[in-house]
Amino acid sequence: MNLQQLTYLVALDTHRQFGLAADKSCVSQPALSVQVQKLEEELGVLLFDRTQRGAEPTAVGAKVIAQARLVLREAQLLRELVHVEKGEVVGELRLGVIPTLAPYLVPRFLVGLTTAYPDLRVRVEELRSEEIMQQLKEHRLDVGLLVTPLDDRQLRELPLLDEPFLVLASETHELAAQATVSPADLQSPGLWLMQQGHCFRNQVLNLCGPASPTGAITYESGSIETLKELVRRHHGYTLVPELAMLEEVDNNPLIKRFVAPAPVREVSLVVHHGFVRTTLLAALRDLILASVPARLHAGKAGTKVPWR
Amino acid sequence: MNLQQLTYLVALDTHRQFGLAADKSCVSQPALSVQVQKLEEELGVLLFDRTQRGAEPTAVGAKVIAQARLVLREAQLLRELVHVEKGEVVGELRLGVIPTLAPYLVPRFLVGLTTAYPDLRVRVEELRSEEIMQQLKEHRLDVGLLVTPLDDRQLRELPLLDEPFLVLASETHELAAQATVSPADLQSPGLWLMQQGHCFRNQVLNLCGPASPTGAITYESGSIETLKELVRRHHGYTLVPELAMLEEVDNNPLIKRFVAPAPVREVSLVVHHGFVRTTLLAALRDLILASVPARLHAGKAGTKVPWR
DNA sequence: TAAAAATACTCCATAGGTATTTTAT
DNA sequence: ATAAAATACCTATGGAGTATTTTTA
Repeated sequence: MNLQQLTYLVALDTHRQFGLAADKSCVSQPALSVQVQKLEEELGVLLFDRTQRGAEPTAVGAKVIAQARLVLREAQLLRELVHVEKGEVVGELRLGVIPTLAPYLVPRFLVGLTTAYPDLRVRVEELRSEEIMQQLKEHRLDVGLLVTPLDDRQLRELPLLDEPFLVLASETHELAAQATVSPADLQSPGLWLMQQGHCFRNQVLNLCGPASPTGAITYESGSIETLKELVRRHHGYTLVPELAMLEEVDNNPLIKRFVAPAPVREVSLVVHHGFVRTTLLAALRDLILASVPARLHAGKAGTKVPWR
Repeated sequence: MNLQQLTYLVALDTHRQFGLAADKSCVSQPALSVQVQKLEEELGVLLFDRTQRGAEPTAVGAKVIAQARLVLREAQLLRELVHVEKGEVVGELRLGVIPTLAPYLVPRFLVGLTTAYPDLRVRVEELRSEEIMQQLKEHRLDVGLLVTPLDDRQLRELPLLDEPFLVLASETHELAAQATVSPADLQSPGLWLMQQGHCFRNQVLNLCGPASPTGAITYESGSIETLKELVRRHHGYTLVPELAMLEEVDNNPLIKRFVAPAPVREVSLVVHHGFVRTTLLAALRDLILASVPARLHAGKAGTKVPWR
């Protein structure tokens, strides 16, 4: 048994086909076949059932694969440990960001990150909160950037921002006349909402209070940008996070702040407890904090809105 | 990096000398030296400081070694997992037994164990409770056989026996006249004790109650056998666990049972939570239970005496 | 017949052995 | 001078490649 065989084993489990798994592992199909066979012979059990469609793990195989993933994870941690000790930031960073945050925050720090660490390969994925949490636990993501608190013992949160909610009203809407808004105003008809499944939608509903928003909701959007366009081109109003309006917030009279204490969403970096690349995590935190106005930094003021 | 290099790394950390570590690893000294060098080169850090006395891990080296042990442990668990799935009981079993239990219990089941599983190499070590607990956590032992409860979240206990305490009195001692004894009788002078550090000593003291035993204690023994000889050849009396007197208990009038509920010590098999060889553990339990009279099996009667 | 896995073979990287040198006390 | 580690060099194992055969739907 060696680590190479275990990586082949895991690759085969992932791709369920010898040829494909070999391709992804950058070796020939016979090379992978032979090593899997050798491992099966050494362990004395059949790990995969071979069919014409490809390979299917046996019952024992599935357990062995799961354990092999643990071995490889510990081995990877060893390598990362050395990088951390050497103060290096290299390798790959898989970052998951929620869709209501990604377009406004990621462009602010991504170039800075790759400039600071040219040997770091960064892969950003837009995913919803639940998916990010799941993939962090499965170690398919390294870091999540999402709204907290998550109340999950397996995950560690690093609060970064307390981002205020703002109201964006259309010129014709009754809220356009107000200088500020309060949660009670959200009973006003014409509120555009995000689609189900986005934490931002839940937060808006929580902010509205127990009564569901009044008025005929005819369209639920998949992005904040669509919400903004809806309000501009049609009637009604919507809630947006401040980062989505950062350039306009102080000179567009249709953007309303909430009266203090303003409702905010807590934005955090989230990692699995096994994450050891502390230098990278601290750098990421500092870059993000430096990329936004200090008034958004966590712990200033405001009322955190839960997202569930 | 490969598993072989990691085993060399760990061996070198254990023996702190290239030549010795190589011997223990059954390879030549250059073979081990070269592999450790290669690993250092691949990781890009010095793992050991070489001196004339041998090798000393660097700060980074110590962390890498600790992580290497984790990798190797997971790899070992993979192998054991396969054995478990195949229903095999092979490999090595490292069993730690406390000195007040070992001579009376181990001979009762050891031959049965090796007969039942000829491919199992059994290594029994006599150690005190604290050492067994420590080594179980360090994975230097697989199974402990000792007195419980341990109150340790990291360890799993499998209670086997509730072993009564007995009093062995010398012919000349006042207790020789009694048919049974009670804890209050332990205020009687002339009580021989085990040395400090043995859980049996603590249990006897706990049984005596808050008052320390009266009389001049002139000698503390390192074994139950010595206590028995002391009582036979000199005056005084002592407490012994029933297994130490199993053949005599019913026909030697100098052996006294306690009045019900008799004080007992709970004897358990103890493993680390990561222990997966359930077949072996169950077999061990059954062999031990079958090797002693059923009246000693756990859960019958008696009052458990804490050992701390 | 076609797609996927296994086999045959060749090559080369490398782990490990022995003999020897270097190093530090 | 001595003990320990490093180096040099050789051998053999075995991992990986290409070409080919086997297998089964």
